Amino acid sequence: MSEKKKFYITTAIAYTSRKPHIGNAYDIVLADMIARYKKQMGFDVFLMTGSDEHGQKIEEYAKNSGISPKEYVDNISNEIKGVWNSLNTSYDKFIRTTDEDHKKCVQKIFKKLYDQGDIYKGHYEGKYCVPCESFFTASQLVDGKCPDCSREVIDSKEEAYFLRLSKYQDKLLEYYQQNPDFIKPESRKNEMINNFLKPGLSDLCVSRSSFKWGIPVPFDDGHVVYVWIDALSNYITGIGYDPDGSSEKFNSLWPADLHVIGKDIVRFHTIYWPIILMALGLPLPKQVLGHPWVLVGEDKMSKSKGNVIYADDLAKRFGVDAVRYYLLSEIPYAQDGTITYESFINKFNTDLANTLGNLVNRSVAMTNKYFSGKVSKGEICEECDKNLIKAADQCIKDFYEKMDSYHNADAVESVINLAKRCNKYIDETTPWALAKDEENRDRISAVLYNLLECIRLLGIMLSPIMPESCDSIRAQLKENNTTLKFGEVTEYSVDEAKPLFARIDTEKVLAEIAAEQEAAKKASEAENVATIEQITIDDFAKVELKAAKITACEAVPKAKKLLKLTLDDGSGAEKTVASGIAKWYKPEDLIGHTVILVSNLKPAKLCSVESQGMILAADCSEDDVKVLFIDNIPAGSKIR
RNA sequence: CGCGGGGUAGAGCAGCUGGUAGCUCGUCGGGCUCAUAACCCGGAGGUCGCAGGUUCAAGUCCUGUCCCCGCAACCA
Repeated sequence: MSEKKKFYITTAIAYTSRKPHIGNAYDIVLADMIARYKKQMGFDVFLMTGSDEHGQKIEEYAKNSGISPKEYVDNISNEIKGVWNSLNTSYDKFIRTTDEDHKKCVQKIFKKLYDQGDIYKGHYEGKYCVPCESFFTASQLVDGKCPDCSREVIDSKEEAYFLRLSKYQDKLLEYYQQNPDFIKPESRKNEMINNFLKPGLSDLCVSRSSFKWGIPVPFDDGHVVYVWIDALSNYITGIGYDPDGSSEKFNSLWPADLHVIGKDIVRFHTIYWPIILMALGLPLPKQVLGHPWVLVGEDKMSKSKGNVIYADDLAKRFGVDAVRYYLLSEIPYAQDGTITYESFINKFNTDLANTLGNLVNRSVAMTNKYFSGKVSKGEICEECDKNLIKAADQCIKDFYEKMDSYHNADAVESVINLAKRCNKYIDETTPWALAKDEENRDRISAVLYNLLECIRLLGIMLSPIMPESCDSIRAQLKENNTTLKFGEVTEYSVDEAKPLFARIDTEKVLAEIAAEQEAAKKASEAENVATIEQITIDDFAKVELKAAKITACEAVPKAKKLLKLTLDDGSGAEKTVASGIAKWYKPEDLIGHTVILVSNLKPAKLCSVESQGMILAADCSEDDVKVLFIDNIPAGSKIR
């Protein structure tokens, strides 16, 4: 019965190909923070997240793991939930695109759009690489060949369904203009307009027949709904949309107030999704926030680089709030942020333990020590009192402003600055010195009150970011008033002081982590060794190895890693081989040496060089490769 | 000329519409002892990649140039 204003917020649904890393988790943490903040602001918030579970990749992964796609996505989806839960995210619904009601609804949506002519059956025309089973557009081809395997492609047509985008293009542009805040940050909007809308939209292929793991097109066997309509629709199916009559919940929640997504999928959410909605006759979401990425050091996280950091691991080690704090304070609004264990610990120690935690601890401890926990509002008599209160007022103002525009890192910064200001205030007022004289009791009480009141405010402001720790602050203050204004509470009767964040021994913990990583790496290597397939002598016999002398060598233009070698393998004809060793060898280092050539390797084109074999080299360590020289062997000798 | 992002104190970064170069960490010195070896104060450290240009005035605008990093391509 509440008259509260609703706020419907969503995250991108996570793809269930593998366990989400901390970059994936940023999405939900950010959305959760916004949701909590909006709740504080009096909104009736509904936060939805979920998992995107269809597609070819999952079909393949499942097959490789020897389980059904459904089993596969059940596992990963649970894992995703586990990570989300470990981050204390307060989602109201977790939708899975394999949910029955979602699937049914997507089929209805597809049918409706088809019936009204927004989806039509056409042909997916393009270049097809048979071995790769993939379509490419002419522009994707490399020298007219498959960009993946460099083999010949054929002209091919495949039946498919298309969504008419062009029809809605002008309407969409108009929406952009009338809703200048639709896409955040601003720069992303310009990208969309310049790169996609202005050149003109071509119709979008919304079905596939090359794989099975998807929602079947209801009226055409052999086709499944491709990701766009399937995944994007979750935002409406999850709250009860139905073309034949939606639920009350849907009617009260839609349109979404905010879609929180990563910058890589801005296009889908600001072009395709609005057009789908327009075609369905539904209002468009009010805002789309495309946040940047979380990088590990300089790099994008990837399993093959072995630099993946998982949010739940971090939470287990350092606490949920530390992880949330890092993500929400360190990742900028519009630029990619970075995370390393070192920066994480550093941030934790300085901001959380030293500045905030210690402030709370010393203030509460003094209140107990000098006043058995009870202090009340007193005279504001000195300049430093006024300055402190001024700083608190200003901080609150900044906080609202920054949070309302989703500049959470800036908001956090200003809150931490207030904590620093409080620490300074303690030094300015030196309560321990005042305590030596009974006359000063009122003054110390006033000072401590000022501090506790500021701490109360800090706790309120930080609670969307660190809910647990802020509960602890509230408990220590024994005060639940959440009005964000200095002086609202007039007296305190605090509890025992309990440290909020235990300082981390950086060296020790980093060493621990390094050791664990080393162990994990060894374990996975051992696993690899164990799983390497044995081959027969006949298999080996298929490989023709020859000694070959390098007669010429040059760098391949435009290629960073490639050297073009010309070899004499004794056959009389020259052999050209491209090799990715430019990082370790200069052309002149190689000329004249004899190497081992795999001479019957099928030729391939690399950066427009026809490579007719490969030469053997050893991976000596992670970043060191050595070519095997066999200069004492005559060129042309067969090796076996 | 494939596209894009950068080069500002030891490290990581701010510096919007041009007007005395800042922040965090680190470092050096001092203070304090309520507190989590914490907190507070102060110092050192930058010719803002390089070269030109516009201007009374440029990290900030223009031109050229070098270098780094993503993407694309590629480790046969």
